[in-house]
Amino acid sequence: MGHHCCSKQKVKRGLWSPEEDEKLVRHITIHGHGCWSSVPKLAGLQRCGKSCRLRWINYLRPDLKRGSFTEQEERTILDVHRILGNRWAQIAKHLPGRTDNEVKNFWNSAIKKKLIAQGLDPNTHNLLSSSQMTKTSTKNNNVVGKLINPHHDQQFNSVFTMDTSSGNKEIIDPKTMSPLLNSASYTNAPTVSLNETSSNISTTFDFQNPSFAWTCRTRMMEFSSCSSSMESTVISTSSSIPPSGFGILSGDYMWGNGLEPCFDRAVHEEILPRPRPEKVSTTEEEIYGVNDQNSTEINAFDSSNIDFEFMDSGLVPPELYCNVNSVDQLAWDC
DNA sequence: AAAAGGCACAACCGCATCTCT
DNA sequence: AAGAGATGCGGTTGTGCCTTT
Repeated sequence: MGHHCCSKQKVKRGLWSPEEDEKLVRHITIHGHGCWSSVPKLAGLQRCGKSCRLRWINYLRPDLKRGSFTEQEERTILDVHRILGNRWAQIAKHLPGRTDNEVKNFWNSAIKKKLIAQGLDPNTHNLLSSSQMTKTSTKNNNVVGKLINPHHDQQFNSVFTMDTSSGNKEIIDPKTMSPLLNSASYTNAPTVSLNETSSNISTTFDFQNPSFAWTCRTRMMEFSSCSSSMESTVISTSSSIPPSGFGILSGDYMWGNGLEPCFDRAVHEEILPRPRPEKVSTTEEEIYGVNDQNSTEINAFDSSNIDFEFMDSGLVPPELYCNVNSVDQLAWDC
């Protein structure tokens, strides 16, 4: 039975024949589609209007791009999906010539499987649950962790994986702060190197390109105050960069490279709503961006004021460190 | 060679939202 | 304001091709 819009008509279903395609293309080329429900009759097709619309949008439109998805398109899908979820029509708008159906099919048949293989939940892009994680770890001999904010019980988007058996090095995509699906395609990516002791795992993020490098350390520990019993990872506050600074600097790194930081939500929600330090320094605006804390704008501070040479040595400019650290102490005082 | 299974892609279905009267 | 039809969207199913058994 056809859809209600054409239930009174005798409608054909299933795959479209070349003749039907030709009729539809000819009609729309000459007259436009107008009201889709009237298209079948006007075009001489025994199809439902919805079916005609779908056929045109997904297959017959002249501006459609054909062929396999490029690596760039795949990255775009990943990045947008991380933020929007399964909103295929919205995702497809970022990919000229691609349809929502095409993106959805590509996701379900290819990308989803890659994420699962990496131990990531394709819905959240975070790690799979601890039971699933254990399976993954056992299977792949990987140790996996995530950045988590114990104060707000809310995860950062960033995820890293570390392979403890094969050189302890993995490329992280600076745009998403996630392991690259195809690391060979990203030459400017920072690297992360890992050291494991009996109780701690330290991670060094190494941002070498294009303008600065700095390091931070993480250690795995249990946060009973968090939402679940999942293993959590924090960046040690005893090192040069606290967690919030990590977010800010990551955002800046991305903005500085013309990339929209995937950390944007984390930067905004985690940093901006926090109480400001009582002592306000001259560089506060650079840290917070605009003053309006309710603003939905994502604010990156001005890269031009950062002492990149200082950062290249693996340290943070004193004034920046001071600000970030004061915010951090407030936020992390659980 | 043929059946079974896996896969990618096309198409459909039901529901939500929009638009028009 | 309300209802009916049109449109848009996302989940799901159907189809045909290719590979494996």
